[in-house]
Amino acid sequence: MTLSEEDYIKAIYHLGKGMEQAVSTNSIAEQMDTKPSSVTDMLKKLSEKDLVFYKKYKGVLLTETGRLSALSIIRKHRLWEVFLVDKLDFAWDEVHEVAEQLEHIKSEKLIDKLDAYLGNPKVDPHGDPIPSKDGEFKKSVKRLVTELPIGSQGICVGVNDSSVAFLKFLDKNNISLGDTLEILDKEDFDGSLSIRIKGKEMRISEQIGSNLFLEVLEKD
Amino acid sequence: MTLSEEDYIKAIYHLGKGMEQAVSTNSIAEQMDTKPSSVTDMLKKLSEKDLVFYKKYKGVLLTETGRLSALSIIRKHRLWEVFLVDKLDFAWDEVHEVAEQLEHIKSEKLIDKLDAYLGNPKVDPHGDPIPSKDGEFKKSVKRLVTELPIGSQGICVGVNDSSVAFLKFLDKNNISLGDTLEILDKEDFDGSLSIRIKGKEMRISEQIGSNLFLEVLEKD
DNA sequence: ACAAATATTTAGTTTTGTCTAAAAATTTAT
DNA sequence: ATAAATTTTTAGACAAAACTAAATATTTGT
Repeated sequence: MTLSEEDYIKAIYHLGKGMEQAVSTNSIAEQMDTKPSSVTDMLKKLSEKDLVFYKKYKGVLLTETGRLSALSIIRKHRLWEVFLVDKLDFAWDEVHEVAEQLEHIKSEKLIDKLDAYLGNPKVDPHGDPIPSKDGEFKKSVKRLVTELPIGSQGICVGVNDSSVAFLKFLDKNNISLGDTLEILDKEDFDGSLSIRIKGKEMRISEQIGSNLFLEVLEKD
Repeated sequence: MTLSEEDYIKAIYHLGKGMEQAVSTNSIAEQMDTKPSSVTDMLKKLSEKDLVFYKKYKGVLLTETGRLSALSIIRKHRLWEVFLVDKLDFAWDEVHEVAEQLEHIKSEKLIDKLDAYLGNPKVDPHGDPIPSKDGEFKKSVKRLVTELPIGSQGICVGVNDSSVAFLKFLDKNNISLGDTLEILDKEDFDGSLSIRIKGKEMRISEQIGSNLFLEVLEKD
């Protein structure tokens, strides 16, 4: 697959939320910042290669081959994101552009070794799941820390209350979006929570927990 | 610069040994496995962009801008090679193809951080020097271990005597091409050498040392 | 149901990087 | 010094991936 074909397949995957919905020419054009006529041309080409089902005027769907290709690209993208954040110390919101380039590198051995080197991570720094080599993955959902059971583990992805006081608290305790957080215990008495973040254990109040969003894998 | 332009600049740099010699159209075509007519087209384009001096029928030379571009690409290529060998455990002879792809990734921040993460290496796993950010580097030369003074450090790049016995010795002592070797001491009495390799100190006979080639940076 | 609005495709160009075949310049050999 | 051999360039084409403008389908609103 060419670089451009890979970008189209990825866009179709994201717009169609996997393979659920047919995707319109215009939506692809908008997503990829290109013209609908260019999209039509490419859809014909992808259809030739059996990566998509394409019916004129009726939108496009990935074939199984196309779906697996998309997942392979997404896998690479997200593994590289983990590398950039965990190893090279990028911030979680700086990695996308570089990962967009790295995802196109072609070497199965490279990805296998990278995966192992990173400790076979299951989610990227945005909390999104990393498909396995054969295209399997769990969906992820966004939940407040307080809504989750003991033992849950997820990635900090957002705040409910962006007051200066709350953001200062996070900063002071060295908590950043993109960090992995595990819920160790809950105190019935006051609803306070014992957590592990960046390897360090600490206790947070219910109020803090109800303002912090975690992206967690759905237990299917 | 496009991917293709980068490949041409790199080829011209290698064929011209830096900026010493003018490079012929045919030699570029041969090196890049393409046709001379294609090369002529590209040379015009690179000349337009002031990356090369090009005189019809007279060959081509890099400009200073072109030279710095070439060194930037070579820097990226060699840093990625170090990453693949040191961190992902590739063998030194498996890395070239992947590094050819990775060298085209565009992100200054990525390369700066990768360089720091790898410990600012000065040579790649083939013993070739890694240019600094501003394009400076020392030349490297191939020498037998026994020809080098105490304190020398280099990369194992070849053997003089490829007898089964010698190769078995290397294997048994866990010495591979691509490893960094440092000469700690020399024994006047029997010419034996004390070395450090893969962090481990050991002693080798003069015979072993005179069969093992190291690539070392020229001191000047 | 039909006209208007919107979405999609077709047709014809453009750019980038390649190619082949032929022409022109340079180098080599006698 | 000049013919032959070699190298290099030019001219014209092609494929990929994009674009514009025009044509055609589909959907929407009354």
